[in-house]
Amino acid sequence: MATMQQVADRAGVSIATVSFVVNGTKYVTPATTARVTAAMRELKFRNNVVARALASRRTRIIALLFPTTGNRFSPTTSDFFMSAAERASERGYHLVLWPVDPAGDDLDDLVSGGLVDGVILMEVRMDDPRVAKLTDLDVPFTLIGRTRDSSGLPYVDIDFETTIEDSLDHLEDLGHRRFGFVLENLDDTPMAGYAPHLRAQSTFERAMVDRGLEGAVVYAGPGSEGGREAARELLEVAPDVSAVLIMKDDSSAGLLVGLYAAGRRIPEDVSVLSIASSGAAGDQHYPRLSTMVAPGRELGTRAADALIDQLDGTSVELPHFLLPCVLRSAESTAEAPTEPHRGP
Amino acid sequence: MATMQQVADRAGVSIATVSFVVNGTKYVTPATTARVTAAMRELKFRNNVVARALASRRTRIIALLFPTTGNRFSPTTSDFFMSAAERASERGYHLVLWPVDPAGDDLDDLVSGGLVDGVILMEVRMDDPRVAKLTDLDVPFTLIGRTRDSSGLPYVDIDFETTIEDSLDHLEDLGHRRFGFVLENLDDTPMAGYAPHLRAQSTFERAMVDRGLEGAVVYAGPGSEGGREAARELLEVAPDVSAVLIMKDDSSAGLLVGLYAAGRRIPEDVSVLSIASSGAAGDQHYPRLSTMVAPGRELGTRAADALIDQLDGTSVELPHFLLPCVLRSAESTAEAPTEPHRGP
DNA sequence: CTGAAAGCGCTAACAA
DNA sequence: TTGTTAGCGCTTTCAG
Repeated sequence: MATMQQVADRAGVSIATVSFVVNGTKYVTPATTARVTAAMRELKFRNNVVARALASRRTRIIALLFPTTGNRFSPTTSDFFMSAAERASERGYHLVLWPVDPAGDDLDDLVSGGLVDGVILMEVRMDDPRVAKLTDLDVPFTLIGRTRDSSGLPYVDIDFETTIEDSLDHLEDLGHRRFGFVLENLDDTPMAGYAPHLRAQSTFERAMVDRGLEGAVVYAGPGSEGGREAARELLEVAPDVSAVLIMKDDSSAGLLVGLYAAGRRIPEDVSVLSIASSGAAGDQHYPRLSTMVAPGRELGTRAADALIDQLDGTSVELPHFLLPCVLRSAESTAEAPTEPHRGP
Repeated sequence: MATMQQVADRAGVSIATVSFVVNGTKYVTPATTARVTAAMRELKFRNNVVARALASRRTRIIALLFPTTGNRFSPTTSDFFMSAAERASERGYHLVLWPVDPAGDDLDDLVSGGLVDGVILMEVRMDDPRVAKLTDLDVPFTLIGRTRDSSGLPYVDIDFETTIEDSLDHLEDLGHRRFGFVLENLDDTPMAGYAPHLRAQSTFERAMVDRGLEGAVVYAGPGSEGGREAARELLEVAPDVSAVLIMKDDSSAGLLVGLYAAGRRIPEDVSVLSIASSGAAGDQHYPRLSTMVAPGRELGTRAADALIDQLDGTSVELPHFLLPCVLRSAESTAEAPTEPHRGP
């Protein structure tokens, strides 16, 4: 791997000149530029990222922080990552996904010495210790999500409040009055205080009161089994429930089955709506599960932009961007079967 | 952020001594060690990763390369990532997920200057241009997957050959003789030559001949719709098919529906087995879809170990590790409903 | 056991 | 327009 000095020698110029043409930092005559580029070609020169980082204090690398909680990636998480990476790349940055423990203890290694120019936080909790860390580490960051009070922080997030209200509007229009809400209980886990759940739940509860409706919240355990159990519980506390929101993809299949096992037909007796999920996840059910689809790609792009604006000094205003999920309702298709499929 | 020199001054020692205690590179008197550590504490010293990388040519960072093809993460991919990251962390490394285009053009930036000590490749194609790149970039790497001839390369992979044979054994035991195989056609995409599909398909085809069975292969388009269409096609070319393997998670729901729509009951008339998928994915169907579960976590761990062994010089032998998927068959539960659930 | 000093490869004043 | 040069913060011989 050739060094810049070697290129300089080969081209008969100084190392500074090479640096200028490599980075476009200063004007260089077309003639010398050509000689330099030729030399770079011949020597297969590759700019040493580490050396550059040390000298310039910039790496043009940003990190998307992913909590190492053993959870798999949701489709929405994938969307954040892929779209943010794409946008970063368009703007001349590299985006990497960096696993950090939820407490943010390994944040120091990552950030110290400017290995990355900035970070995007996701899976944000109401009182997220990582934002404090990041703040006193003095590294630029942006949230996908919001802490309890994010007014002073740059963020983009799903508008859970609107999403829930929209969901209820939709279901009320369909004539529903008794609601259930199924989600995960993260207390006693490292992800306790996970903001989306808390916001959605409190919006749901407030809305029930405001609208004079009846609402029951139940927590589901892991997987399909958890969903099934949740159905059982829900029907126990609210036997006449006619619409249920579920914010837990891995349990939605179980929920449907549980409701069905209890004699409820869907959607004739009970409507089910999956919150902040993805179209693909809804498609995994048959008939398709109605879904409030999370705007993952849009948010990922926005987050990358927000961070890079901050890094490049493009924009000074604090980005506060909220986007609700949009309804993708199950359409009843003509060829709908009347019995369930079974595994072999 | 305090520098090493500042710590040295504060502790009344030389910068070299500080370096020695920080890295444990050389023996230092307990007394001075104490003074140095104290100084580090007081000054909140954080070793500058970039500077260290430049001086030592090591970052203790490894990258898992993820192709930027717009695909979402499969559960198996998540498993690779999470388990490899975990293992890396245990061994004192950081593992980051790095998006690179399938051609491997942006590999240079990543690797030049030793930003990462080594890389793990995934989603490997039969003739993967990235391994050539990596080879002449002279960076240590390990594959999760195999190229056409991987005999000289370190790899860990799913044993697709055994997986398919095992699947067929299982289904033959159940009395099946006429098979279908549904997968994706990646020709004309950047992922053309994707090894898992090719290996699975050719094993399937060879096995059909060897075993004197009838087998039909059909390609499915994207999503549920693709699965449904595939069912249609399959029943057209092989109306008497009684067992179908599918290696395409996002279409399995559609496949089931398509079979059902054509009057086939599952599993009474047709058995369906999902290949190299995850238990969680199988659970999304009701009743649960039988699945050959990919050993994602095991492979991720192994891949990290293989690479780090190489980096640390712990082991010299070329790792060639193959693990088949294991059957997780759908169990018929008592409370199985007799009609399908529907979305609202 | 500790210190001095020469880099690692590049950037960015400052000169010329 | 191009060259000189002093760092960036740390590692690592080599002396002592």
